[in-house]
Amino acid sequence: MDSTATQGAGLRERKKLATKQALALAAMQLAAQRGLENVRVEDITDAVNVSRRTFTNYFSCKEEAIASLNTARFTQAVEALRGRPASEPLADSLAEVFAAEHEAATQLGPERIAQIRMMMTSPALQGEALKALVQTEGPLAKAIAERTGADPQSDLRPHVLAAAVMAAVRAATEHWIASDGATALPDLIREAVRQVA
Amino acid sequence: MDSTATQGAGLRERKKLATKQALALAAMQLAAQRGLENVRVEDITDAVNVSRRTFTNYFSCKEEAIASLNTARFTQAVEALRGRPASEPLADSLAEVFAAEHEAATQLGPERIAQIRMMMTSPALQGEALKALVQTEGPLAKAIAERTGADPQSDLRPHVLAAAVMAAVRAATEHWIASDGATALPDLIREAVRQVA
DNA sequence: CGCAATCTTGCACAGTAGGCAACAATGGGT
DNA sequence: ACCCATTGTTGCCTACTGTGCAAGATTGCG
Repeated sequence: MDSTATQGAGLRERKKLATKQALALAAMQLAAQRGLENVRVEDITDAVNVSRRTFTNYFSCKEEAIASLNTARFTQAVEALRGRPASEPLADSLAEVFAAEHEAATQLGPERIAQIRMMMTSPALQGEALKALVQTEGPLAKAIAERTGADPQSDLRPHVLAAAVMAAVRAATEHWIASDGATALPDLIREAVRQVA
Repeated sequence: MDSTATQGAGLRERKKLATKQALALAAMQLAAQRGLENVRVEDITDAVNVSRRTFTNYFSCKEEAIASLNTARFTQAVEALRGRPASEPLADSLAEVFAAEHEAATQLGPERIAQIRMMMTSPALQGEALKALVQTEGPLAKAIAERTGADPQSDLRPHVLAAAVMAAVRAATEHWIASDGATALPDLIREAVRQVA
């Protein structure tokens, strides 16, 4: 399909990733334009030209497919944290990393905003979105522990901080949605993260 | 049925509450003993002697029914916060209220612990449990704002603090489950909440 | 007592989750 | 270059779920 594609592992792995991502993306787009309840998984699989059964091999429901996009984005943010200079205060690193992460997201136009709003509003999606958020707490805690030199096994402080940071990001996003963009989202996130870090 | 029952509003309201609670309780018990996936909603309604259709009038799925028990408990904790002396530092109030809340829970024996473990472990329940947690952030933020004298509309600090506290409680509980009860849960919660408050 | 409001129930039906087995694609060893 | 073990994909089938709708039962109030 694309000879210059992501040179991951074997062709097998790349193909899997590709269809998985395609499914997630199609799910999001369809849900954003016609509303989540008007999208059957068959609609999603039709858009990607795979069988309905294949969808269930990757995701247990449409909500999970959509939320998986968030997982990916947050994982990326955690990796960015590792790239930060160790000399920088931890609170600043965290604030900047997550602010930057959402900066890119909101600049991509109003359709992206509609997607975020849908994620926070639709009850069915909310649960899955939260699960996605919580999943990234583990890696984030690990990254934090590496910087502070704590033992992630016995010390619960990295975990608490990680959970609090993710919660702060979510609270800021909710406030931003509720206030309809009165303040820029990255600024809100910086402020919220600094409050807990 | 019970003339000395909870003197809420009318009989109508009390009956509704009763069946709703009975359904939630039955769902939890059945799930705890045979595993969530081996419980059909019909099993739950059979245990309470109502129709399957009535169940869906109250909950959209079994997971939500089970998680509703948490909602109730957390709401109670928030109310307890209002009963705390205003002179006490906010961090202490929060730590004590949530520690006390879980103290009662764990002293009720190992079956209760199994239930908590199930809540955190089962992916299907996790999402609903998180939604329940997030739902109580609103009231908690309001209660916090009343004590600090902030405006919950414009100021996002109460919301961030509320979200962080709930996240801390969850992180502490997860740590407690993972470490298999090495430290007492209330102590862990106090420590975690103090860290963010 | 009787009427209005509302809760419960049964029915119908589209949609979903997941086990199973056949089929196809991949990749490593020779 | 070929073959085989591994692993992804598909179709089929079935139990279960979520929800609209309308009839029946219960409650509350005048």
